[in-house]
Amino acid sequence: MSMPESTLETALRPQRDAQRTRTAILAAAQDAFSTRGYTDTGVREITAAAGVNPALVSRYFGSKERLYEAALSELLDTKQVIGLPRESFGMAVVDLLTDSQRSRRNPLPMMMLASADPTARAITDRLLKELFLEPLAHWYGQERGEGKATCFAALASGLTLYRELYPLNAFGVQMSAETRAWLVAAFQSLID
Amino acid sequence: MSMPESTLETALRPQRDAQRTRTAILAAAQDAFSTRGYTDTGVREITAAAGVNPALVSRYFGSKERLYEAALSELLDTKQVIGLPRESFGMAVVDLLTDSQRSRRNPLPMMMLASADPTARAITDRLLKELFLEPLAHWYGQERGEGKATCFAALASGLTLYRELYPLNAFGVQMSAETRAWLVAAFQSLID
DNA sequence: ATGCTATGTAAACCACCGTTTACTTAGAGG
DNA sequence: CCTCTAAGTAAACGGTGGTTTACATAGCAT
Repeated sequence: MSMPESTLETALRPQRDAQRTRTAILAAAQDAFSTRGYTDTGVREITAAAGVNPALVSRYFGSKERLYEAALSELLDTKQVIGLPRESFGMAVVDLLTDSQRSRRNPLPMMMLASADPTARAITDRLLKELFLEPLAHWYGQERGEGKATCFAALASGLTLYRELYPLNAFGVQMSAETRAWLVAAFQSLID
Repeated sequence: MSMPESTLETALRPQRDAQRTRTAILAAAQDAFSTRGYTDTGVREITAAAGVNPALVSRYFGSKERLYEAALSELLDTKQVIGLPRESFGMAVVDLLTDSQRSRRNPLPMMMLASADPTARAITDRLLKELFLEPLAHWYGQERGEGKATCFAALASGLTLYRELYPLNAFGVQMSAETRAWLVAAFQSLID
């Protein structure tokens, strides 16, 4: 964590580095879980993308479930939402959610694609509450913060679902001004 | 379809009835796919609930995927939404989506729990557009109907996701008046 | 240099699942 | 009554996937 990257050190890098291997597996898992989903991605695919042996998932994370837990934990973060200005909150949120750059390592598709598996869903449920809904509810304010955070999550999830997973035209790259305006107003009305 | 049910006919009913068996499998599949999801329910569970042999899924539906297609097709229906009064549309939709009676055989959880499987998602995508979004867009009106229908689906899916699959307090049985009001206003604003 | 330990690998294990095959049997038609 | 077809069943097949086990080796410490 204190080591900077450089081509010189890359050359001198030891072939065996537990931390680096663990990080590589975690990053590959985040990519795969966000795009193909928890159930549909096997540990063999993840470790192949990381360039290591499948058995290392058990060694470094204990199980595929715990790997999913670590992968989602690192991505679930309210800072991007909480840092937004309240007066133009709706627009900022829609901009954030429709930013085409942030398609990979996105916790929202990751969560929804994991909903089918019972144990992954239980993990998602716990982390979503602890790491996202509770901080967001506190940010909204002590008055009805929980309800507002839940409405936020519902609309954000629905938008992501039909934008990333079921690519619908109306939520695609050429979203109409009216559609965007409705989304902006809906998110903004959670503040006012 | 013209045969009424009676205890007398039940007694005289032949032990082998292809139509009845097919219907029993379909009903069991709708129950299971709506609650546990496409990936997590095996054909053995479905046929066990229907009281028949697993091989009959292949006989009557061709494959598990086609069974899913038949199960979802029968449930996807815009009539419940399209029949609603436009002036109180928001309230009627929220009442419909938060009706605790309609938990089983619900196409929305069924769709979301199937999103993880690639082929099931492709089927869902097609049926959603053909049987729901296009009729709903037409009902909304030729002006921006597609965008409105997509927003409707997004909010309805988000609400169902955090009400049925991840039971969150704010969307549960004791939903606050403010939360409900926000949902009602959001749905209603798609009409006005 | 030489053990020793952490790191990594290959291969097997074991359970599950969708589907197919071979076989049995109920029940209508002659 | 007999036969033939549709309906149903039992069991196996082939593939997959997470995990474990046994083994190899890189790299640090002595």
